[in-house]
This record gives sequence, structure tokens and C-alpha cells, in this order.
Amino acid sequence: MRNSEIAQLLGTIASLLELKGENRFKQIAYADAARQIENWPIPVEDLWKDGRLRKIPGVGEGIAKKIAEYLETERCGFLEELKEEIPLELLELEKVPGVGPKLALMLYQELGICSISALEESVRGGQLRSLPRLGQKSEQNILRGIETLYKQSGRIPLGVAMPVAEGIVAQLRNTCALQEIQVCGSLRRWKETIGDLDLLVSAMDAEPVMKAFITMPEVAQILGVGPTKSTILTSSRLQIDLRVVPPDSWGAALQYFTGSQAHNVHLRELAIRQRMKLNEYGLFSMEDNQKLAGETEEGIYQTLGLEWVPPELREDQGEVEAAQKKCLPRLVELKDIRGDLHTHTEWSDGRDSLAEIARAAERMGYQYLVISDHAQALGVANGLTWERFLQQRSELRSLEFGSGFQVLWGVEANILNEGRLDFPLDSFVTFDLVLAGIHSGLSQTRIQITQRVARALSSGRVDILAHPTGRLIGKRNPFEIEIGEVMATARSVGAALEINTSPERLDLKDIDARTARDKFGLKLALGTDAHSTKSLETMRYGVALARRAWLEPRDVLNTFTLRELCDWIVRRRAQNNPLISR
DNA sequence: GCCGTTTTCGGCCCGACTGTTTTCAGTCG
Repeated sequence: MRNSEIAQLLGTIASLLELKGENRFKQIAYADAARQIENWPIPVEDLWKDGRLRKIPGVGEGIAKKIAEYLETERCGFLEELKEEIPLELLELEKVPGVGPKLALMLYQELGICSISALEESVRGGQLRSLPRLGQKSEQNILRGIETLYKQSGRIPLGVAMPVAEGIVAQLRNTCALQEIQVCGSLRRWKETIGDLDLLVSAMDAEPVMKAFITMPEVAQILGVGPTKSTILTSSRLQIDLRVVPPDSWGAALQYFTGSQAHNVHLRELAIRQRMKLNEYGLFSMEDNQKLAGETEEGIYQTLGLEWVPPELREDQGEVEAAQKKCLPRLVELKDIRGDLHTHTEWSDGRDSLAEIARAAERMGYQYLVISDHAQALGVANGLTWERFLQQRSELRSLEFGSGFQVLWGVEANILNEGRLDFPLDSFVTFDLVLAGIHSGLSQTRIQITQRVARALSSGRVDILAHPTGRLIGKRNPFEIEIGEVMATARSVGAALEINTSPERLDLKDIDARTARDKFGLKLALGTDAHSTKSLETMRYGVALARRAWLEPRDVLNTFTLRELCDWIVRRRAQNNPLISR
């Protein structure tokens, strides 16, 4: 799938057009198309072959031609021409916070600057002051921006940001008088990583809230303070924006600050078409400027003729159209989850005992828990031999639980070279549930890894493919794998794909999980991959990811009752080997 | 360059904050 590559091409064109000072709307058109394609679930090559490129919103005659040219010839003449005029390096300059397209272009034209190091040099040399409207404060701003850029390790994983946000919300709620406080932005949409943290407060008087905010012990630097909006940097270099609005604008502000930008733009366009205007203070009539909604988010959506859209869906990926037709999905919720399908104990590399993790799952109100310790080929994780697995089963059978709870005896097998597994294939039917995943040979070629996984799945012995792409967010790229091919194989043997809910992994990612369901009709299995009882709580990140993938309860294996789950396993196994029955 | 529940032409989301300035352009989200 080359969607990202094509999105990047169009995005570069958009940026260069912006630098060049081209018609703003032309530039926006390229940026819109890029964003649509980045998140488009179907390979753009397929659409191109079928002559349906213009099915993508934002792709018209001109952009379709450029995509076609690129797919045919691996180059884009228009981009080449632009690069002749504007050096590509200028895009680097724009990454410095505080440097936008206008300044970047001026720096290049007036001072010949086209790299961050050259920028830093000329600021320190005082050359910047020769330019109009740039003084001492601007110099400081730019130096600070460069420093931020150097220190920034990129976006912050959801699993890191969420607990921090929850702590700060609790703190502010206790220290000052406010009516409501809510995390907004990409964190409320549960994106896998976030750029900064957006907090929204409703209060009659903003001043004490602002004061409490900028004097929190976490504050390392105050980047801006206004009467209704302030920005700080924590000592862990997390940027936090706080906005205070009056209570009667709460809903409008909540909607506005949750985004995404694309979703908001879509809503405001919808408003204009209905002779209304939407901003963070409310929804207004264009005729008499009368306020039509604003106290609640539901009111905003309703007045626009839409169903309320859950934050996880607000990416302008079809949710606005679905909300218009009142056919948004009934998204899976944490309370639908009846069990965890992937956990480890001290038998392999987990921290807690079988009994401890099982009792923790029981306390969470689950109906079942799958213990899935590593198998022998994963030596570093103390993988179990066949004999030790049998001993583990004895221990498991000796434990007693309440009548509504059961532990399933599973395994996380290793997909070895050529797609073999740790034990002879027939032995796997002994386990209640078989997960398998790749833990070695991560740098194999795309063809090798794809075939390896396809062979393992084709054995019919794997119920769930664990962490299908092997990525560690911000640390390790997914391995090269043709995920569409893997999904097709999974469908042919009725296997499910895991959504590994560990916030380090979140694998499959949202867009792939949506494809797995939409295009291949696959079931998804949420597994925390917990190596301690505490990590069982990461299920909420996986549920959020499933919601971002538009999944309904019936798409998620964990929503099944124990009976339904066992039936699914038996049916799946019988389909692949009619002789096997339990 | 895209697009249509007023339009195939004429629109295209909206506001806060900053800096250097006397009224606003640039940046950001």
C-alpha cells in the first residue's frame, strides 16, 4: 500500500505552494487531498487501476492526474518544477516553532538561509534584526523554538500522556473553583500519540484558574499567558494548553478543542451551508447572529442535523456523512469486554503468578482470562517447553474461582523461519487458545515475513495472530509485512488478528483494524499482553483503538460470552481440520 | 484545485496570542 507515500507527495506540494505564496486555496486543496489519502483504507493504486481516483474526497481532475502520473512514472513533473523554484530544505525551517511559511521564505530570500543550523548562526550573529518586524523577542523566540525542536523526541505515546493528563486534571479540580474540566484534543480522541495536551475549563472567572495553572509544580516554562488561554511546558517537556470559557459556551468549546481540525472544518462548512456560523463560543444564525446552541456538545451536533459523534471517530473519515444519515456505528465499549485474550505469568517472563493475575482479572469483572505464556523458542522470555506447559496446566486446573469466571489455557507461540511453530503442529489442539506471533528475524524482507506469517496461519493451528506488525511506538518500526495478504490468509482459515492493547504497541493500528473488518470481515481480538496484573488495565487503550477503527461489539472477540468464544474456537478449528473436535 | 439542498462560477473555517506596531500580519491550533 503506497497511500502514505502519495500523501507525502501531495503534502510536499502543498507546503511548497504555501512557501511560494501561491493561491491559498490551491495549497489547501493539496493538503486536504493528502490528509484524505493518508487515512484512506483502500490502496490508492487499486482505485487508480479501476479509474476511480476521484472517489476520494478532495481529489479532482488535477490531483488525480498527478497521482496517476506518479504511479505510472514514479515521478511528478509539477513537484519537480516547484523544487526548482523553492529548495526543499526550506520545509525544514518551518519545523521550528514560530517559523511559518512567510518567515521561512523571507529568511531564504533575504539572507540565503535554508537550514536550521544556518538560522541559528544568523540569529546569534544578529543578522535577523536587519529584517522588518523582527526584534529581540523574535530572536529569543526562534532560539527557543530551535531548542525545543532539538530536544523533542517527537510525539508522546498515548499511554504516557493519559496518566499525566489525568493527574493534572485532578490537581486543577482540587486547587481552584471551576465548573468543568476536560481533556480535549487528540488525547480525547485517543490518538496513539499526541503532540501536546489540551485542557478545557469552564468557569465564570478565568483568572484564578489561569493562576493555578501556571503555578503548578510541573511547570518549567510559561510560553504564553492571556486572559482566556495559556500555554506552559512541563519539566518533562510536555506542552499543555489551557483554555477557559464561560459555562454557556462549554459544549461549543468542547467540540472545537477536541477536533480534529479536519472534522471541525467539515462541520463549519456544513454550518455555512445551513446559514449558520460555528466557533468555540457557539453555533449562531447568520441572519441575526442569534445563538442556536453552545451549552452542550450534543446540542451543536443536533442543531447541525447530526447525531452526536464519539470523539474517537472525529477524523473526517466518513463520520460526518454517517452522522447525517443517523447511521453511526454502535461502537464497542469497555463494559462490553468480557475477558482478556493475551497475558503472561511468571511461568515465562511475567511478573506475577498464575493465581495472582487470574484473581486480578476476576476482580475486574471478567468472565474469562486467557493465559498465554511464551513457548520454548523464545529463550530470552523463558519460553516454556512442552513438559512445563503440561505442568502449568496442572497448576491451572488446581485453582478455584467463582462460578462466573474461567481461565483458558493458551500459548503465545513463535512464528519461526519458514512459518514453523515451536511444537509439532498437532500438539497445538491441546491448548484452549493458540496465539502466535513473530519475535525474531524482524529484519527479514517483506516477502519473507509475509510468507512466514501466511504459512503459520495456513497451518490452521493459529487462532489469533499476535501483534501483527511488531511495531513499538516511537521505538521500532513495524516489520516489513504485506498486511493485506496476511488478512486474506487469516480470512481463509477464520483466524482473528490481535489488537495488542499495550500502549507501547497498539498493534494492529486503527486504520489497519478498520480494513481488517471492512474489507476482510475479520474478527479482532483485544489482548493486553500483560506481564503483570497492573497491565491488565491497558485494555482501555485497546478499546479506544477499536472504537477509532469503527468496530462494534460483534467485531471484537472479547465481547463474546465464554460459551460463544469456545464455540468460535471449535468452529474455526473444525473448519480447518474436520477431524479435530474437542 | 475542489466543489454544489441557493452556485458549473465564485466561493473556500475561525479565533487567540505575539511582536512590533499605531492597525495588523504571522503563527498556531
